[in-house]
Amino acid sequence: MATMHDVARLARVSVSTVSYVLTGTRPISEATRTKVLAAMAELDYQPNAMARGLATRRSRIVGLLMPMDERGLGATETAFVTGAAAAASVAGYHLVLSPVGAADVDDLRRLATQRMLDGVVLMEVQVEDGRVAALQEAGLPVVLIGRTADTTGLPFVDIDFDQTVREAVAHVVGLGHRRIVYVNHSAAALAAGYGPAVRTRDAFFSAMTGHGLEPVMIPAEDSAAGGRAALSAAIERAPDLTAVLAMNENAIFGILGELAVRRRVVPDDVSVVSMVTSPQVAELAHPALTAMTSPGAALGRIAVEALLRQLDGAGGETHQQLLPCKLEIRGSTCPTRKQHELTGSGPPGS
Amino acid sequence: MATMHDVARLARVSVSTVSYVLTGTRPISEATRTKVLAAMAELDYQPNAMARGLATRRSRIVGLLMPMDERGLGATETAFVTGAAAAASVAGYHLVLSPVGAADVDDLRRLATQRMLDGVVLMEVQVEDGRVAALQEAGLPVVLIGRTADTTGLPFVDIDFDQTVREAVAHVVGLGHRRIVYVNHSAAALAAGYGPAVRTRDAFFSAMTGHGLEPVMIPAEDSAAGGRAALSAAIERAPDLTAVLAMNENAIFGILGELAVRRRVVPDDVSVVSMVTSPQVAELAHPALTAMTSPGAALGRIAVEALLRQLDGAGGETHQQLLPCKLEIRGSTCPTRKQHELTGSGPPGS
DNA sequence: ATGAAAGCGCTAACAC
DNA sequence: GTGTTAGCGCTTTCAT
Repeated sequence: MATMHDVARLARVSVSTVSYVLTGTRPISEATRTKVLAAMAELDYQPNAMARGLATRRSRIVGLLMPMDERGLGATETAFVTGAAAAASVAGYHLVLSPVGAADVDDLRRLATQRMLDGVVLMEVQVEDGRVAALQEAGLPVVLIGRTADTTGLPFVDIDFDQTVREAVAHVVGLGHRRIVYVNHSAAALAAGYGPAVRTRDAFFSAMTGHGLEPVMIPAEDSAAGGRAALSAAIERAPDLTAVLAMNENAIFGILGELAVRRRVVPDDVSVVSMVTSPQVAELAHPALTAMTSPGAALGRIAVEALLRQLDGAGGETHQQLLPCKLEIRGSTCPTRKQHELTGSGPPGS
Repeated sequence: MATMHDVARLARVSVSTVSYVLTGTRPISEATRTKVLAAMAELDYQPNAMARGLATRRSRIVGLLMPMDERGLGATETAFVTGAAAAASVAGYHLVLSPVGAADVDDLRRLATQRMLDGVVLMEVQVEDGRVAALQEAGLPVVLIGRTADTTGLPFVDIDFDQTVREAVAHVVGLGHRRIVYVNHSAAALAAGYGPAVRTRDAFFSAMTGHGLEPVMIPAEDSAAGGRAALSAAIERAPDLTAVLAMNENAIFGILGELAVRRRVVPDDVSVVSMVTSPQVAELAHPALTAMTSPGAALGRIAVEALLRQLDGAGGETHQQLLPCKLEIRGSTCPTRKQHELTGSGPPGS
């Protein structure tokens, strides 16, 4: 492995000259620059990342911190990861994946003080999240995917859950539905203050109330079985329901299965909207799901870009951004029967 | 940020002594050890990872290299990633995620010579994969998830596709099925020499031939639409098919949808087996899918562990391991009608 | 059992 | 425009 000394010797210049053509932090004559470049090519030289990191106190590594307790990531979280990795790679940064749950604050503190990471993106943020304080104490720049209750001075990117829920509710209300149930994440997630769960809950209550309707929310475990149970509970609480909104990526398939078992046809008997979903997942169901499509990889990308901007000194304002989900109407929603009669349009799917 | 010097001064010992209590590479008297430990605690000392990396020429970072071209990762690949991240974390290593496709050999070469990575795990390996040679030239230890055509001296962990296909075929043949179609990955994946695609193809041909049956394979794009198209093609080639095996995680939902449209009931009319699938995904379908359950996170974990063992000198034999998928019978397969008559058991689902 | 000091490969003053 | 050199914070000989 060639070092900078080797390059300098071969090009008959000093090491600092080599360093400067590399970093471009001071003018170099065209003649020597080419000499040096030639020597580098000749020796297949690549600067040693550790040495550079030690000297500059910048590793060019950023962390992506997320809990990996449960049964792996959903499609949405996976998209965050791939988006973040791609963005880091494009900028010449490395992205390390660190499983750091909200409980492992000590691990995090250790990680932060190792000075291996220039900054971190924190995923699966909870409304009260000790990790944020730990990172700030360590002086490690951070951008959140999600957000805490108090976001003053904290850069974050998040899904606009308020808009998402509002549009989803407006969509089904516009189709004539009145009896609408929202299947949220689990009670445990709600209790832990998991952002998407609590924010959609609040947004659902306010949206429904705004339409003069009664909000009915059912929490569900994140699995097909959880969805089944939730639908049963939903029908118990609102036997006349005609629309279900579901946040829970896996649960929604359980909901569909249970509806089938109960001989309720989607969308004729019950309309279903999947919230914060990737198009691919929406297409897996039959009929394909009307869904609020999540910004997916964009969220991860934007978070990393904001972090890198912060690292590169800019010192501009703290990046705070809410990304909307986009309503994509597919086959799982349709007007209520009553609505049909009013508008005179024929019943769907027949 | 406290350095080793600070600790040494506070403990009234030399820096080397501090270093030795840290690394344990030479005996230290109990008295000084406690003094040093106390000083470390007092100062909240954490060794600087870059400095240590430069001095030892070991970064304690391993890379997870995977292409991220297409529309993100499937559930199976995601499990590899989380398994790898967890294993690395447990061993005190960091895991960097690098999007390096089979095409980006130059990027890879650059990455490898930066000396930032102690070793790498290579995912989505193709039968002929230039990345392997590039890594070996760079002298970077590597473990494959998947394998190339020639694996001599190459450590790898892979799914035992032969066993997987054989068991799946045996399962449906045992249920009386004779007309069996295999829906593989896309024609492009096959042409590119994507391991899972070519190996299952070969295994399917040999398994079917072994049973005296005609192998019918249909490639499919990795999407619900791809699955629909594949099933249509399948029915055209084998109108009398009674069983479908599908490799393609997303396509399988398209297959189910198309079967529903054609009024072919699963499993009564057509049995369906999902190959190399996670239990969660299998549970999403209705009825839940009989599946060959993939080793998932275990694969990622084992790959990282093998890599770390290789780094820690051991110099033992090269780790080569094939992990089986496990047949989990759910609701999407059942005996053929003819088989029913023979065994006298009642028709299912009625 | 402990200390002193020479690197590890690079960057960035500080000279000229 | 270029060279010299002192670190960056650690590990690891070589002494004692």
